[in-house]
Amino acid sequence: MVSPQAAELGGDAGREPKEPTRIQRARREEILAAALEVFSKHGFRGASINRIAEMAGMSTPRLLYHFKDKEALYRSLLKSTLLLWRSPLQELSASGEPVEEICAYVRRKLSMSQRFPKQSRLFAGEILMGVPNAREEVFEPLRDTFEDKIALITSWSRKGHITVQDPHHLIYSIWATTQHYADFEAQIAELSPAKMATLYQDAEAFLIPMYRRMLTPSRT
Amino acid sequence: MVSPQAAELGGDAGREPKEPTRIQRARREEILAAALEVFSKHGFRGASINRIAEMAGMSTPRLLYHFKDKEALYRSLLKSTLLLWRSPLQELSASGEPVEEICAYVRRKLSMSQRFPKQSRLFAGEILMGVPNAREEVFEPLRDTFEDKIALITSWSRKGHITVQDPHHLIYSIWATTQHYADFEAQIAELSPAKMATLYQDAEAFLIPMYRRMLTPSRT
DNA sequence: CGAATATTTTAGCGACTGATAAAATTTCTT
DNA sequence: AAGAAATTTTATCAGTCGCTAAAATATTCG
Repeated sequence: MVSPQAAELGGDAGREPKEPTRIQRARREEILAAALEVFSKHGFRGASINRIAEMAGMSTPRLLYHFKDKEALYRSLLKSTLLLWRSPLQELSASGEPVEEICAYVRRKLSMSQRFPKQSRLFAGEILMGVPNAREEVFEPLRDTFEDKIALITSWSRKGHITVQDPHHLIYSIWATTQHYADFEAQIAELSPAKMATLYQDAEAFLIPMYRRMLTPSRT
Repeated sequence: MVSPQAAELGGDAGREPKEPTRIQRARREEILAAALEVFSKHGFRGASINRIAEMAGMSTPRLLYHFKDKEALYRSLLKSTLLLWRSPLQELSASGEPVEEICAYVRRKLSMSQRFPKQSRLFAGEILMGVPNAREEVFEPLRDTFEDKIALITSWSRKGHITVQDPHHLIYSIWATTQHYADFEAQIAELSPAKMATLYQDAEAFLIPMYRRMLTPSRT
């Protein structure tokens, strides 16, 4: 038999998930790498599993043996990307100095855009299209962390350690300004090609003082 | 004959463009409205002209009579969207008070996200995918305005009217923070649904003081 | 009106899409 | 080595894709 096993591999609703074989792990990694390439460039609907399979150096049925269908592959990729994407926020700690903690978070987030631009675009594309795939599954892991850190920033604000108009919009602005460099890279390259060499360096030199000045309570 | 005329309609490289008929104007508007809907939701590759035709209430060949092919339709939509998108920046005037001029620009840009979220997403999607369609055609109208305003901000900075680390990154940060509310609306709705009612109001209350504080020269 | 032109409908094309069945092969286990 | 299980290949499917030719209809204009 072939179909039942394939079903086990792709989905996660299977009765007995069965630990993956050495070959399965290797093939799935190859496929996911190719899938990141293609999905991040064309979006879910614009990408084809044929192309992904070709990029991974295998036939389409072979790909579909390891992932039950296109959506399962996409979801798997999206899920792991979200965990990567969440990690810088998770490190935001209550123990440090508030202004510097947030500045350090901005640096980590900016570094993620620089190191993982494709993952940034994959995620941005999914949100841009209105999250048609696995709405809950995608945001459920992020929601708790998000609310947790909102509460942390609120408590800092209440104690007067930082000046913040609205923690939600603070985080959104950090996401926006940092991810912009990965998501809109094509535009930046088109409008200011000369600045590409030191882009992330300059971005940090711009953003950190901006947030430091904004967050530091004025000593009156 | 049908094909030659159709070719004239869709493209703009035709020898004699011929002014559009009353019917042509009406149909093209209907088609463009439907195209905005579908392209902004699925991107160029993910959208199908069949769906656009269906949404516009017409058959696919009828649509293709008014636009020579899928790409011509997309380009036409993208082109008009860019003009709309450029307008708030064009209004940035050398005659006003620098800090307030930039704050007014932020308000205009934010208002664009609120009033034209689909156009924002259409444009964001194109850039996200690396601008595979009509790279020059899309950015050519924007480049001049962009460089013009960069020069204006630089001159303000030189005169000491505003504090700005880097005009390029200032504009990018404005684009990022304002467009974020349209482009990532699905994420915001998922993470802080309670804040949706007053989203753009709160965004303005957050962003304007942020840029005002950042740009206002410290009086030492 | 009637001729010329513009528009729409009908029918259908080859290419590609995601996916499956089943045979052939490789790998693992004993 | 032999049998069982996992993996891969081959062949193929129905559905949708963008697009076109040509006939039929509607509109414009002398």
